[in-house]
Amino acid sequence: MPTIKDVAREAGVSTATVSYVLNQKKSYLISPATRELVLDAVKKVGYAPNAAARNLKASQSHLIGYAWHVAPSGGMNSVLDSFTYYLAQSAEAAGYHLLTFTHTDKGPLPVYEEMIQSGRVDAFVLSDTTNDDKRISYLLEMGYPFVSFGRSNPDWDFPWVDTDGKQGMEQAVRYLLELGHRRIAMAAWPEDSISGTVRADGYIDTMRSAGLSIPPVYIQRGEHSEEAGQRAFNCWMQLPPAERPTAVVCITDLVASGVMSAAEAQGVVIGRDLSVIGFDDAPLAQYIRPHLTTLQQAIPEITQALLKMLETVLKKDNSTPSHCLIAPRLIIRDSCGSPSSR
Amino acid sequence: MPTIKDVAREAGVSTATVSYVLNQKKSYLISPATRELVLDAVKKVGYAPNAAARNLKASQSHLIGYAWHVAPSGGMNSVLDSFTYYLAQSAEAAGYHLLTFTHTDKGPLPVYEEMIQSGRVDAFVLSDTTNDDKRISYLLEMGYPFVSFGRSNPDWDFPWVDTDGKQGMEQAVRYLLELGHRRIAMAAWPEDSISGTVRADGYIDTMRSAGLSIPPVYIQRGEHSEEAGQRAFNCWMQLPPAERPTAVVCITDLVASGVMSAAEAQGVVIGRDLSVIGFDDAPLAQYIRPHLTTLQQAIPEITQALLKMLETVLKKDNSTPSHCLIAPRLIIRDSCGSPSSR
DNA sequence: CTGTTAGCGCTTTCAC
DNA sequence: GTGAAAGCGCTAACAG
Repeated sequence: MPTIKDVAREAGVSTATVSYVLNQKKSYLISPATRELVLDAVKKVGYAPNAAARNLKASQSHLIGYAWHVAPSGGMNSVLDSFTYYLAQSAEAAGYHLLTFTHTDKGPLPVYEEMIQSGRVDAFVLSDTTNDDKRISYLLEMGYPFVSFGRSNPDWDFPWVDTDGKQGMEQAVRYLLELGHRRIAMAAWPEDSISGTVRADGYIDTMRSAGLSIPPVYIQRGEHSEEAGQRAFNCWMQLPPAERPTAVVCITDLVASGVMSAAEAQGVVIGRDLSVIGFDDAPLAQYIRPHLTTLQQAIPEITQALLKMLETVLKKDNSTPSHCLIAPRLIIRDSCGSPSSR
Repeated sequence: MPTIKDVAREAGVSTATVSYVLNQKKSYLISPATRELVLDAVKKVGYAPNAAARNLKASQSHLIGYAWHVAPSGGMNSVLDSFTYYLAQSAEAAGYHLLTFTHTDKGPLPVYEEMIQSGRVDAFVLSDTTNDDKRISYLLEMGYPFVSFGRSNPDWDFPWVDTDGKQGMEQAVRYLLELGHRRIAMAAWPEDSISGTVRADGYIDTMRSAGLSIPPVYIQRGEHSEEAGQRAFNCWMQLPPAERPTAVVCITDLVASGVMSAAEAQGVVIGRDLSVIGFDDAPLAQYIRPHLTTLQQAIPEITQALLKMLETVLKKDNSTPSHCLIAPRLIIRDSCGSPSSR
């Protein structure tokens, strides 16, 4: 591989001059003639600056670290998969590359520590954050730059971007209200989930401000699985017909899929007898029948916002707001209709 | 961040000595006492070697480049998503990290070129290879180290690992034969697809060696979509009942899902009237009803094999075989049964 | 306007 | 057994 010396020799100038024209610094000082000369030489020898040397000199790697999160069991993590892709893309647009790594069985921290100590990455992007997230407290303590896709403890001050789950649920419930529904239920997550709580709040608030009361049984909580959806539906089926929900918003497409399959098993027709809305717009949403109306997370916007935020963090610029909510889009497909006029 | 100098000062030795004990080189020359001294100092100051400096010195980055492939439309690339994760894991086990990047709109080559010229990565891993793959010819021409998940032109000599699609289809067809099926069809890919052809060969050969002839209409070709599966099924439905397939092997879970939904639309019960087998074990396979019997690609084994291969490539060790087929596993679920004794 | 040069943090040859 | 020092390729302060 050619080095800056080769270029300098070829162009008949010093390496400093080559560096100047290449880095656009002081370039107003460089005569156009020399400039040309250097650029030609660069092209001729096929030169590109060596990343390791630059990194050493500048003590930064132009690399952003991001840890993979595997789906608990058997796939279905479409949001994070596409997040990773768009994150790589946004990072590149900002002049960085993505270093993806995995957690060891000793938990996440050792890898972060190693990455920091060896200076492998300039910053981290986190996702799948929880309450009391160890990674966040660790990075905060180390003072190492990072941004997060997702929130954590409200009293921790760190930069994050998140899907506006509350606003999303508001969109969903409003849409159902417009279709004429009044008895709207929710298949939710356990109360300790941050985004679960936010989304549930959106549902609750929108119902309230529409003057609708929510019977406690209308909020069913469970994990991220089809079974959770099935259980929720079966629970509602125990109610007298006149009290059963005519529509349900779900914390996740997978849960929605569970609601739908349990409903169909009982002869309830989705879109006619029961309207269902999911969350995430997983591939699944397009493949189940009827196609699922859902809230699509705006991943490309999210990764862009994360990178913009990261750039200000790396500039130690504390003037800009350090969080940002991005509204999901309601994708209307075939799983909703007006309540059957029974 | 502490440097090797800090450690040296703390331990009261020279930086060379520190380097020796840390790199286990010449360590038989280092007295145990000094060794201890250094190790303690390392721990005390919290030292880890700086990656950029090491990279510069050794002119290698310990980074492996891998380009993301986005699914043509709306997700469903589960195999590659999980491939990327396991690749990162296998790379780490071998002392590397994964640098994931994306293609620009100018095609893949510019990024590869830039990565090579700047010495950002030591090698590449390719996936989703095609015939006359430009990336392969480029890397071959540049003499840059790479390994590939998937084959390409038979006359190109390069290291690859691939799922044994032929053997997989053989497993699938054999299984159907054992269940008593004789009229087995295939929803295949167009003839220009490499893995499509390999899998189709497995189907054809196994049928032949069972003494079964394949009516041309039994092989339906289409792209990677549900519609392709639906079209295939509808085509078979045009046949007189006694000539219709009682089982079908599909090139992909998604295509299988299309076959299943078209079948159900016509009142054909999957598992009873028609047996279906997919390929890939996408998340989808577990969520459609009935759960899809399918061939699961052995991704962790594949990424491990790729890395083992890459290590020998990087050692310029030409003695080891440069390709490797890994058998998929037949995951038996609920989409197959014995042919209905009509 | 351009060149000389020190030095980023590490490894390794060579000398003691 | 251990240390001094060169040098990987680049950038930027300083000199001219």
